[in-house]
Amino acid sequence: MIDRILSATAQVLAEKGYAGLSTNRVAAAAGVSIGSLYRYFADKNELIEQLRARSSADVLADLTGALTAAVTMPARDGVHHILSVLVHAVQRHRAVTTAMIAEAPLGAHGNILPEVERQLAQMTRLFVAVHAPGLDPLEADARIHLAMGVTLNACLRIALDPPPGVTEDRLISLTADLLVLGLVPDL
Amino acid sequence: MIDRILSATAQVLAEKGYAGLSTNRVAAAAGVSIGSLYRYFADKNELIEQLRARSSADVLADLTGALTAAVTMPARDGVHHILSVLVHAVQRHRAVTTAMIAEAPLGAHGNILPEVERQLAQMTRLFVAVHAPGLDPLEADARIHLAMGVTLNACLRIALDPPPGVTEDRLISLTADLLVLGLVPDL
Amino acid sequence: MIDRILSATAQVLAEKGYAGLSTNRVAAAAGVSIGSLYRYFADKNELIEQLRARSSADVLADLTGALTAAVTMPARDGVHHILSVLVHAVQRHRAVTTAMIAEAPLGAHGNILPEVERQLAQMTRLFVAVHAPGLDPLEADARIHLAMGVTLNACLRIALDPPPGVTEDRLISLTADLLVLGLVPDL
Amino acid sequence: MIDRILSATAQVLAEKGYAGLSTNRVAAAAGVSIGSLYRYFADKNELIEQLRARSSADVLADLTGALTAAVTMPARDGVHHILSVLVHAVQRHRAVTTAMIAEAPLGAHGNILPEVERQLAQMTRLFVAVHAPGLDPLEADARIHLAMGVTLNACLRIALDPPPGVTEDRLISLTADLLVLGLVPDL
DNA sequence: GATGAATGAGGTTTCATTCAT
DNA sequence: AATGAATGAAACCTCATTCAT
Repeated sequence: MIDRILSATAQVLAEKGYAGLSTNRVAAAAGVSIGSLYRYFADKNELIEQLRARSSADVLADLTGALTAAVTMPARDGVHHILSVLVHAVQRHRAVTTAMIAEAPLGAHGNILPEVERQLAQMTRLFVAVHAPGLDPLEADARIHLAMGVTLNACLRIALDPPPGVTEDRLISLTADLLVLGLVPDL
Repeated sequence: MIDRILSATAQVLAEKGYAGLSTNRVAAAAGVSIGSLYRYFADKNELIEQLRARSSADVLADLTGALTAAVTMPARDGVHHILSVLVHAVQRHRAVTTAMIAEAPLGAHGNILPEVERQLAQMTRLFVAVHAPGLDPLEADARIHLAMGVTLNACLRIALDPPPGVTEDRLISLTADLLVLGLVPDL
Repeated sequence: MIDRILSATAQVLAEKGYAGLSTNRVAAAAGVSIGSLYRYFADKNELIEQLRARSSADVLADLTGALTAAVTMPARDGVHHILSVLVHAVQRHRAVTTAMIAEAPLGAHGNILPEVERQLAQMTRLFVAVHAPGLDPLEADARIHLAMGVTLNACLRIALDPPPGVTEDRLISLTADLLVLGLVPDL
Repeated sequence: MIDRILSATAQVLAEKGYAGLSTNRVAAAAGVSIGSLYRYFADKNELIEQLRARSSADVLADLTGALTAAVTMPARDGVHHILSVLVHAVQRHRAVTTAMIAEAPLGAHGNILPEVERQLAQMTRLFVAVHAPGLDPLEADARIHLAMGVTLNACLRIALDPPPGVTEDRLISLTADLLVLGLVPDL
């Protein structure tokens, strides 16, 4: 039932946008009474939050796999792989991601994929520690913060609003180059 | 009158957030009747859209100045200058920008600063043409699209959600390095 | 408009009881849109509170007159007069009083007629000071507190739930006797 | 089971107040399914009514004892004893009584303690017949009706909302004096 | 008997928008 | 042009009650 309602939420989000997302509409779309919806979700916020969490968890699962695989690759290839996986994960959740990023009042729900950013940042810190051990920690943090922004933003752009005439892979490659250069300039 | 209403809109946005932005509240804050508000703005959407446009235009004015000045500088310095100006412009409009980015359903109003991105992209195309004349046009467009994402996202992050422990200037420098490297790798 | 809504509230209260008092019902009974109701009353509570206040003020007006008149009468006659006026005032507001006393969650709105009790208590304190100057103040307060209960309770019983076979006037007389005896035992 | 549910009702009433009293909450507090609650009580009203009846019966038991004891006492002492017992009984049921008097729509459930009033009235009639045999029956009824109001009201006031600075016993004494005077003026 | 998931009418409240003045 | 009282659709949410298991 919870799943049915969450899926209905995603569907309403896709069809009517965030502004058109009402609990009644969701209940109707789920073929469930409004009372039942409130049996499983304390309020509208929790509904949205859980949808976000579900998408986040799903993307996170992919990311974890990609990170594991990336460890054994040359740096640039690893970054490319991770980006590629992220782009596809975002595309798979296009409906939710679009609505949540492009339409939801972000302030209300924090960043869309905070867990993803956190995990990615952690892994990146490790990567930097290994490949550029001499880097000042503060400096490293600054670069990582920057890199996180670049990564997530690029993935979203590539997945949801790609420029015409270029392959997705080329865009990912460019981004990977940029990240490796930016993170470990002396490589 | 239009200006008074738009300023009131910005003020309400700053004080009550996007969720607290109601046409009646705006009219009251502007010292204008709600009827008058609807004489000048077809509906709430238009009100928001025009506020966005006004902020965008304001930032654009700064940007144009920065671009003009940047032309005569060494590439990296020019990029740094532009970023710096953008960061401060965003900070100056913090209230509106925050509310619009962090709270407004962006989908309803397109990107926050589309004119800024367009102008920046145009200028960047010129820059690339000069400094890397051999670059394939499609390839150039891909890089520029990527760079636009990096630039705007970085400026917003630096202006609105900076990481602790690093100076703003260091962040801008890092971003400038990244952009120059990414755009004209052979420099 | 405020008056129309308050009167409609009283009417709904009389017809449907406190439990049946909904803002929508009140608006409909007043021939007013629900939006208008909320223009004049912040919420349901304020609506009820203002109705109570209005009835209270009305009763209070009568009471003030009765107190003034009572001053020049012999004690027992004065008390009788006051009781009589109160009984009739309550009867005049039967609908509201009944609903508010018998049905409203009193806790939500304090005592029904706090202003009436306060004014009556004040006057009584004066009366006691004059007629029984030797009485210990604490003792006097206890008697007054008791007398207030007796007075209001008796008035409500006489007005709203009189026993059969006895005239209202007889009941009032009995109550007056009781009060005088109880308040100033040495008279 | 019935008892468990009624006790849970009292507990919820004490903790959440009348407005917070929902059948689901009661069932949960009783550790019973909502379905079971509805097997034993036709609807919410019956639940409340039976709780009232239970409290009433409990107070009644005390009252009966007090009346028996009072028979052998001098009039004033007997009245004092009865009042004292009532005050303490009300205090013992403070939670329920408060919620029912101060919050419940009384109209929905009649007077809080009708059985108590009835028994007390009966006993009082007897008392009056003995101590003032010459009194006209109608006149007697009027006095008794009045006395019932005074008695119950005073007990509630003393038990639940006593004035500061006076002992409970003093208040009871005053009330007893008043009642004896009022009922049998020629004593 | 017991369960508790499911129902849905109905409650309070907000707010974009209109229109008579 | 300006006003602002009035509107009413629609949002979120509660809770008494039912009924298949």
